[in-house]
Amino acid sequence: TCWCGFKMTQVIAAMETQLSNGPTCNNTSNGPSTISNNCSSPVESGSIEDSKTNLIVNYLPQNMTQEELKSLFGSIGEIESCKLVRDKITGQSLGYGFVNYVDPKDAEKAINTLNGLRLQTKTIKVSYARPSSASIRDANLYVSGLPKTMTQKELEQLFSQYGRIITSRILVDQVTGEETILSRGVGFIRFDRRIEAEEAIKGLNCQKPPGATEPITVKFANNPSQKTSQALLSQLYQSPNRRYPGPLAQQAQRFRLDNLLNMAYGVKSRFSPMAIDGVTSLAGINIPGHAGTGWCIFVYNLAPDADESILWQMFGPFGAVTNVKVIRDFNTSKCKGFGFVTMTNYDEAAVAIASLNGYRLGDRVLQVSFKTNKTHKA
DNA sequence: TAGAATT
Repeated sequence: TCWCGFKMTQVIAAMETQLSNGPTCNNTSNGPSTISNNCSSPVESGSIEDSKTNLIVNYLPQNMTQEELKSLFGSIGEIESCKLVRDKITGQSLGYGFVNYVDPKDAEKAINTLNGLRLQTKTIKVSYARPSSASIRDANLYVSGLPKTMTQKELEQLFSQYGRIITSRILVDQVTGEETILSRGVGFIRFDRRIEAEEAIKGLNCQKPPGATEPITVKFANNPSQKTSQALLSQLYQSPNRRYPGPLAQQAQRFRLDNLLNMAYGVKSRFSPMAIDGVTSLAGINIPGHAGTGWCIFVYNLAPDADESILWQMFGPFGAVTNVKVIRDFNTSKCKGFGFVTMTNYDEAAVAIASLNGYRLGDRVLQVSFKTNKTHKA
């Protein structure tokens, strides 16, 4: 199994960064080998009414559904519409979507609170959507032959003379620890408009950047390769220690999923013949927290001002979260001290519980467990 | 020498 050597303190350290600093613009965890920027996309002047309410959400986890997207962003305010963009043929998520709020204030709040949120292996980006038009399509360039010493900033400086850069990225070899990032000498530049990209090709393809010994190649990028369901599965379930980048722990607690599954239900793993879809096929066994649509987790000792966003921030990094709910007093709207989180996969829920139970949030120590029948219904 | 940024 690949579920060995899981470093618990690493998870907590990474999470604390997120909780204390709030959402950031750091996208380094989107893919094992990339660095990228996170240029916001300011609203274009004189555009349609949606310009202050419509958001584009990038770097979504591959398995996140439109309903989960709506659930996440609906925790901010009323949503007018929500769309996850999918491949027309396979139906696979393309990893981005749109959320249009009723109130521009909620759109702004969503950018402030959800941009930079870590969900599984991704750090989502939330920004205003530009008005859809043909001129902004096919504006992405693939650049190769870059000097290995060239930084992302230098790359942007080189290309910015041709137009407004929406995103830039230099691919890097896998990061070991927090240092030593080695450029692969290739990257991407997305311009605001296709004509800008065309001009950049004319001006920079086969040219040597300042100080470089070799010319670079600049061309339109191909579409991202489709992944097979097999590859998606392995991305989801392999190498868990890659999923929580952060400082290496000196005294790492070790967590073994198989042990926990064995202790709990006597099953070897989610792929055991006994467990077609996790452990739900274990007929006749009363399984705590299992609500049919996922695993309901009880979170106790939340502060009165706790909101849904804190639950997304805490549980999102551990796997697929489909819903969060803070239980509030009807009159005061203050949190009554507890809430619920629904996670799709048992193993991810188990890791989240093992990691977050006893976690100190502010001056409170959380109690986190599978929801039992005697507690409040979600 | 390959990322899921325009519904």
